[in-house]
Amino acid sequence: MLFDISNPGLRLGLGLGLGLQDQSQETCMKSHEQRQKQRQSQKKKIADPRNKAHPSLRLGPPHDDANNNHQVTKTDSDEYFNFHPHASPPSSVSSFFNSSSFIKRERDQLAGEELELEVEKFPSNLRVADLDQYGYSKKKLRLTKEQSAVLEDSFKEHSTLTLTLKQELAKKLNLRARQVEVWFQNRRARTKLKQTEVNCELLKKCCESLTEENKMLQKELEELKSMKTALQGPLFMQLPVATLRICPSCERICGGSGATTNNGSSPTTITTTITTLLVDPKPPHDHHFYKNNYGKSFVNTEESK
DNA sequence: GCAGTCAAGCGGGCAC
DNA sequence: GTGCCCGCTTGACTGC
Repeated sequence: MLFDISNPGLRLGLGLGLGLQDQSQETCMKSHEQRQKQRQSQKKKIADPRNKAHPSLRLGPPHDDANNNHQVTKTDSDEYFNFHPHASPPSSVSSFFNSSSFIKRERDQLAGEELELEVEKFPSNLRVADLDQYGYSKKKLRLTKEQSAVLEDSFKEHSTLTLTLKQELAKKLNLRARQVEVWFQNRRARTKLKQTEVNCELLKKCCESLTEENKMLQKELEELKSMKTALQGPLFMQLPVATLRICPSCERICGGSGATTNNGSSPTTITTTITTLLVDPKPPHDHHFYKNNYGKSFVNTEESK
């Protein structure tokens, strides 16, 4: 039985000796559920001490879809890396063992990319740390700058992969199709995360702006309230009459000299205007009314429409 | 030592 | 049923 370990540089397949023939073909036909069941049964098998009896290991090179078909023994690894200077050490070996995910995803098998690693050479409880003694590095894959650049360029053109493009990139970069696929998935996730952060910043700024505006409006409200109080109290009587006038458009009292109405008739009496102001305390529709007193605290409602 | 980055695994959902 | 994508997570690696 063959298991593929995701590894661009060194392909490991685990032969678990489950008595199944041509698993890669067979697995193609299995559903997720079936595959999961298979995984679990395979895990059980691995954990079974009886399977420790004949550990064996065989390493294969990265046989990307087009040209990596031969298998090498683990002693070939150095030669392999010499031959493939960009090849990375078995990146997924650690995850593979540490997470107990002894079963390579069938997806890779579907792509016909499985590598063979006959697990019989390993004890069933093998851990990453133990791999060194078998001559395996537990280093993680890092794509080279060249590989990343090509993938980035491709991503800029299309953020999603077509089958053809995936295979082309895999061949070009000496990676497996699955690795190209994963890179695009992670790249999309990073893009989305960045966008989320940008949106978050925008919302923060918006929130701050609204808070500030709210403060200003609260302040203006307080000022209006205090002004209203002043007009009701004795202080009002001390205001110079000349500073009060009627707004021409709304016929309400305002500060400033002169007193006219919007229709040119005689000025409204202060008492009636005050009554109007108190009964209908809504702010004047045209804020030029208070502009001189409060500056830009008031927005001209005519302009803001 | 620790936080950040990134390749990769896993499970679930969806479209065909 | 299959393949693809996404969200979440893990673990190796890196820079401080």
